Amino acid sequence: MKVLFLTGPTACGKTEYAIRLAQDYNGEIVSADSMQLYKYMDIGSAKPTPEERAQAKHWLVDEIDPKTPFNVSDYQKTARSYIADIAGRGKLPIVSGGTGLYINALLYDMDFSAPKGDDGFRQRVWQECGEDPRKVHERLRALDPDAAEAIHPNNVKRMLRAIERLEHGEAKLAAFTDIETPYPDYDSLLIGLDRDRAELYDRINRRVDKILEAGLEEEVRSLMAKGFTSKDIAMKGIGYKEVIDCLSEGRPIEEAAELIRKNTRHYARRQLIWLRRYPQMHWVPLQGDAFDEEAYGRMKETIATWRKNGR
RNA sequence: GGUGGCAUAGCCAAGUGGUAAGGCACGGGUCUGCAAAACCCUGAUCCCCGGUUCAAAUCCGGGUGCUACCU
Repeated sequence: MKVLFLTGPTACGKTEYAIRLAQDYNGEIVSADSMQLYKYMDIGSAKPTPEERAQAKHWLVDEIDPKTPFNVSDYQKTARSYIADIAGRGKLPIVSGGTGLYINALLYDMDFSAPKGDDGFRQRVWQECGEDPRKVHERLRALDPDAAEAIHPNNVKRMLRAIERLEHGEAKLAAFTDIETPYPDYDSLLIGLDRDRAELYDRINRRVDKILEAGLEEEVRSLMAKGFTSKDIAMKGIGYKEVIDCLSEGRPIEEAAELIRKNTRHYARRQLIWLRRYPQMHWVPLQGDAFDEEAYGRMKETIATWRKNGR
């Protein structure tokens, strides 16, 4: 089945173009955004508005309760079933979002059958190692020297996950060549929206202002009232973590604003770096705040060529 | 006009004679179960000129700029 992927860094305009594509190609949108899929996080995650969602059917937006965290594996399973369903109804599935790992999970035949994360287990290992990254690394090396070689000794999170898998039965961590194997059911087209870096950063700044004006602080307070703390996923997104810190430390919200801008810029840069590695990416540079009809026209040409060919 | 202080990377900043810490930003990168996460990599010869010395960002003299206080 044909699956269209639309991606790009945060604040580049994905929502707008995805909706237009859905309208023009009789499509439905499956989000690939690790924050927008949660409920209650509307303003800070820049979810498509109700009006926007009325213009095109969106899946995996506002669906999951932040109390029951969702991971790549869950995402892969859920998104694949939506995609199959959409295609089964004769419509075009349009995956739109900027969470690179989630896109990988759909694009490639990635295997998430390994035992899932067990926080307690990792905590225990971390303590057994005296919370010393070097000891964790040694323990990993004893189990699988190649894995120890591949993971940086400071990256505690990754080392613990590797140890977890190895101590739960895997003799050796796979070399993960599956990201070279496209998921066989899909004939996918990857389109990446891009903008001049300065323009992107300017859009980010403006978006942060807009989000704050729209009531991010209120949203965070209401999440707090629902019992969410900084340990919950709902408070770990950019925008949420900065505001909750300011609130709990009694610092002015302007300080949070500056941090949100910075963290969003960093995020956008990392997204761009991630996306660069797709050799099959069709980059479409966008310009200006208005809908870029010219760029959209080029996008349509790319899609037309893709639709003509097979499957 | 006088007196004192300061002048080190885009920003903050350590270093008081032995050949430039650190932080932030910017840029680059890794990526298989919280990914809006976690982690990694990258930059200067120290305002200018002259002097002392084997050796100066560090001492001396002169300039320039900023700053504080005074008149």
